[in-house]
Amino acid sequence: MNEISFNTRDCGSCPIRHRAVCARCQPDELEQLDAIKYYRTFEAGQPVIWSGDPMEFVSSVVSGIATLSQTMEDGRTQMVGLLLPSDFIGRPGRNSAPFDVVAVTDLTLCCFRKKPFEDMMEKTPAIGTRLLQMTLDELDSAREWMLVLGRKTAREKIASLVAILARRDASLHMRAPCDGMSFELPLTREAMADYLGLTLETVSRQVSALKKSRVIELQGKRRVIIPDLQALIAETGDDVDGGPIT
Amino acid sequence: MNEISFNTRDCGSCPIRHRAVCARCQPDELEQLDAIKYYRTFEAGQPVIWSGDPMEFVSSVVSGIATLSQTMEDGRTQMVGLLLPSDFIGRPGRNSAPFDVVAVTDLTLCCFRKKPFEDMMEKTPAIGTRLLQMTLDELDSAREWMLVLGRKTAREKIASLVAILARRDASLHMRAPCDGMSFELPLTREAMADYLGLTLETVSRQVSALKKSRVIELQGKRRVIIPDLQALIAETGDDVDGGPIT
DNA sequence: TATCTTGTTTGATCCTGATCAAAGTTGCGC
DNA sequence: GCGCAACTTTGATCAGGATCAAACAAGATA
Repeated sequence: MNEISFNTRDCGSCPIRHRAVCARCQPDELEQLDAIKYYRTFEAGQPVIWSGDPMEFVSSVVSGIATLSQTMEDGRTQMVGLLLPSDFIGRPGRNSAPFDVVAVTDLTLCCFRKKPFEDMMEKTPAIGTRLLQMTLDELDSAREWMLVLGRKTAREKIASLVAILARRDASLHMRAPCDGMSFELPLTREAMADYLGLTLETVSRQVSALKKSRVIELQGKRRVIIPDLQALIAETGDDVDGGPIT
Repeated sequence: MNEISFNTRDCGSCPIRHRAVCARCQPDELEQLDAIKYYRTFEAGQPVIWSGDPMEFVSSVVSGIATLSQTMEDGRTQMVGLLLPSDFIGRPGRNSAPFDVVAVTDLTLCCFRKKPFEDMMEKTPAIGTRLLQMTLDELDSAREWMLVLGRKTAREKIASLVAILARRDASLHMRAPCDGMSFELPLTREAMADYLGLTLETVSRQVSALKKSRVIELQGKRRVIIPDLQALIAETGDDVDGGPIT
């Protein structure tokens, strides 16, 4: 397990980034911090929390991947969030979970009891500022995702998802996505379908179609190679120059 | 025009709610606040800002309705936000607009120049806290919207939109939605289509279908009457007890 | 009143992605 | 190795919503 502490230089996964806390906090605040945080691990497939459950902690993903999703009474489900390391779960001021959280790979969370976390936020404005930035980023990506769900074709949806995962994977390794890059799909076909508002059969067909068109290559079922990034982006239907805006 | 000031009791539309500011700010901060804020008005249909444009202000809706949307190169557009009075536009720390903002009715914004606003946020943590709450609320509703876009049928989408608008309209009048309530649809059929990821023809057909099933009544094209709220909610496909969670 | 514009409804047809069904793959425990 | 479970692919058919087209309604303008 990835042992992480606020006192070390390389804390990259907590809502409170090392810089934000250590540059401003008093030492006793850091001690208090250690007292109220703890780790929880989950196996792939395990639920972290169900929608409606009381939520007595907030947390951030240390390692692994979790999904945020909603399920209708008849079983239709829509993923509404993909939580990668450093993403935040929970919400100060809220007592129950609004969505289901499920571990899709083995997962480690760094948790904070809610009340002390809120107290700490009050004392350390930098935490709130950081949390605001993260939430605004999530809101922006949720809104881009809405375009995918509402207006893109199945093929464009798959290309968009591959492009998003490629970007995330690249940034995890601190570099830009590039031609020839490869990465592991962290999601099953069914999870991809839940992400994109499709059925798993359609996902499978469109993945095959993109492979046939040489937009992507596959090693096994899960490893994707992107021979030509521009070609992939063209398939997403997005503006070619649609880079992230400051 | 709805003249509003931070010094009055009934400021309900600024990112900084009366309570949050007046309980904590020093008088000189309030004066500075007045110095950096100004109003802008737009006519129905006018653009407020285009995606990618430099954005030198943040603002909140005083009166009227605006939409946040994304358009693909071939013209497909998806609404990603519906901005009603008291909603916030813009983002501290960002220099250009990520989405198009368009006035759908006559619109008044209360604007703040970005730099002074950010300075003020730094000095007045309550503003950041308030903004965080608002952003988290928006993120939650964006995620519920994603379920609508990804998994609901056209009929369920229309019912969901009507239910959402009914809720918003009711809360504007400080009361709960109830049987027999009526309100004006603020959106054209085309805007409803852009909201829901449908075509305007499908919207028209499904509105007619809901009317025929007596789930809604119409006075003219725009005024909706909800004879039986439970029946409407049943048509959305949502859990009947799916009220907002604390 | 006649005309134009904008928004809406309705109809006919088509096509994308869903559904139902079956077979193929891969990994794992024994 | 074999059998089993989970995941994936592929095929055939269906249906919901898109598309194309035309008519309708209501306000604004002259």
